[in-house]
Amino acid sequence: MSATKIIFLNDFSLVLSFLIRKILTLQPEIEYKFMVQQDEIFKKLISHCKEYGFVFPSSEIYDGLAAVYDYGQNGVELKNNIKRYWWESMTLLNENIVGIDSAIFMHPTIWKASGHVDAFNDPLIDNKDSKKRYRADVLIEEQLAKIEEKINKEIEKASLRFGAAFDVQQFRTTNPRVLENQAKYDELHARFVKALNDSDLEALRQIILDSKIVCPVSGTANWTEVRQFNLMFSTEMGSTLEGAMKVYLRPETAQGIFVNFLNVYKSGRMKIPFGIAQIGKAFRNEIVARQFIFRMREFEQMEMQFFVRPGEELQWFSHWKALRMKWHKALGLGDSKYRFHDHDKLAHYANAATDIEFEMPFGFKEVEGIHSRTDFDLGSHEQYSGKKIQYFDPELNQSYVPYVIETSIGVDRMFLSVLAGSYHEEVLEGGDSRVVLQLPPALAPVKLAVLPLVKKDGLPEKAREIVDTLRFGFNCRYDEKDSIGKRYRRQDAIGTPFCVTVDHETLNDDCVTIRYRDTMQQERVPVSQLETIISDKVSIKNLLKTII
RNA sequence: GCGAAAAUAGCUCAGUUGGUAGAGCAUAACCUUGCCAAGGUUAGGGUCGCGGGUUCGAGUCCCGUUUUUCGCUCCA
Repeated sequence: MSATKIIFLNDFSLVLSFLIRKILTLQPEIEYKFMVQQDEIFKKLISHCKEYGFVFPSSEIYDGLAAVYDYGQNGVELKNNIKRYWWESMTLLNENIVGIDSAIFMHPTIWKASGHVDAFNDPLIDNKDSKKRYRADVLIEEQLAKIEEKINKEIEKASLRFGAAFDVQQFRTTNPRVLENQAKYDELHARFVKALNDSDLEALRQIILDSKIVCPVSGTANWTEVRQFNLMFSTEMGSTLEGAMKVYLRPETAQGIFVNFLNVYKSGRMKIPFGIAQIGKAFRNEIVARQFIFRMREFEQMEMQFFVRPGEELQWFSHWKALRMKWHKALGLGDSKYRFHDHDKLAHYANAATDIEFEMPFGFKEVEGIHSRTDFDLGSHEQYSGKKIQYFDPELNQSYVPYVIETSIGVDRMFLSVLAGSYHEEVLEGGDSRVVLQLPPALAPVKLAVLPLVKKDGLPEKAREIVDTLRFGFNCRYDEKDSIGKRYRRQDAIGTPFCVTVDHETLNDDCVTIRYRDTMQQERVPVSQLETIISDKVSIKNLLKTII
């Protein structure tokens, strides 16, 4: 005791600094552990997806294809259910929303009008020393901004010196330092614009070298060539080489809706406000595609474009923002797992934008985007196509280009969020553990499994009989292999909400044991009631009723 | 695309200074038990990611390549 005291007194500062260090490092340590644990769960989830037929890496026997995945026997059911839940929430619950299914190939000019040809073409350059990559055009823009800043500083200094008598215009045209910088700026700017217009990558690189632009990290000008990264996939349409036309695989489904606006409006006798919904594949040549099915090169979108009167768009934006969140939360994965992320920096076409984010194992990530796209898209197509794309509003007695509210979900991200939110490892009484997918019953790939308690005495036949009466309504599984407990766990692993067990008594009283996935509780019910009990819980219709 | 690490059965992993590939789980069949996985017997499944090289001999050493993971870079 006294020895401790002496040490404490002698090395007080040492102990104090030790304590401070301990406190400082404690927080990151916890966070780190949390991240490792989350990381583990994500890995387990990916393994689980493969092991139980949800998601497989594409072309696996040929070593795989980066960032492309296939959906397996259970995955496709879950995915289809997600799509159905969305489709019906749009087309059944809203009499002013209709669906379409547009082609993946579209006229190339569409992507000029949408801005994708420009926005998806980034000239990139790497610094060989720091191994950092930059957008070449951004580097040059920054350099231009620097020169501009120099000029402004000169002007500021001079204005302080001369006071009220200061003439900016005169100063600009006479001061030698300003003139020199202005000349530099003009020359650089002209070369930059020309290089961009000509898509001259070598010229862009030369500008960077001539301007002595250095990497902010390494401070060197040891640059690679400028390379073009086209984020859109392209292919040739037309069977002969000469007659072929370069077409893109759509990078979003939205344009298929915009270019069909007139068709749907006229043929469907639609009245504003109205919406067009679409589910379909889209393709992006991501530079870095990672995180399992979160960012894939080929992915599926569920988009709805809602056309409104100009000036009313922000009202509708709030309307859809609230409604979309309700749709997500109705699945019951936990309200705290969702949040909005409002955009401060808006895309060139938008005047309001928000994301619905879900708490994935690797953090809160965007699942759905809701954007007020103004009249940018329809207006742009009007310009490029030369066709009048307007709506005649009988109430206002005038024509206008409608404004658009877009809701856009990545199906694969939604799929991942549902799986991540459903995946649980539970420790049971007695130390046993189980892995259970607590999928919303309406989305579960298999709705019920019918299990004979033993593989004899006519129980399998009775179980098959029950499957035969229920298979038209629900996806049923029959399983007689292994112990009953093991079969329950197998169903837990794929998220089957109900297991129905046939025992010897069933043959006499026509009752079965129904076992609930989440509580593992059992109940004895007549076979005749099964259909009602199950359909009540697994029907998408009932889920839809909770969001209107 | 850059840097680092990894790749052996469906999954998780062993595999000795280089000497002809194993286990557990999973899968299938049969027997047994029968309400919350892991009883018995048996079977199928791997040219050790791929291609070269060194060696009498390579899962093991060297080079290249592909894929994956992590960190950058990009992201409507």
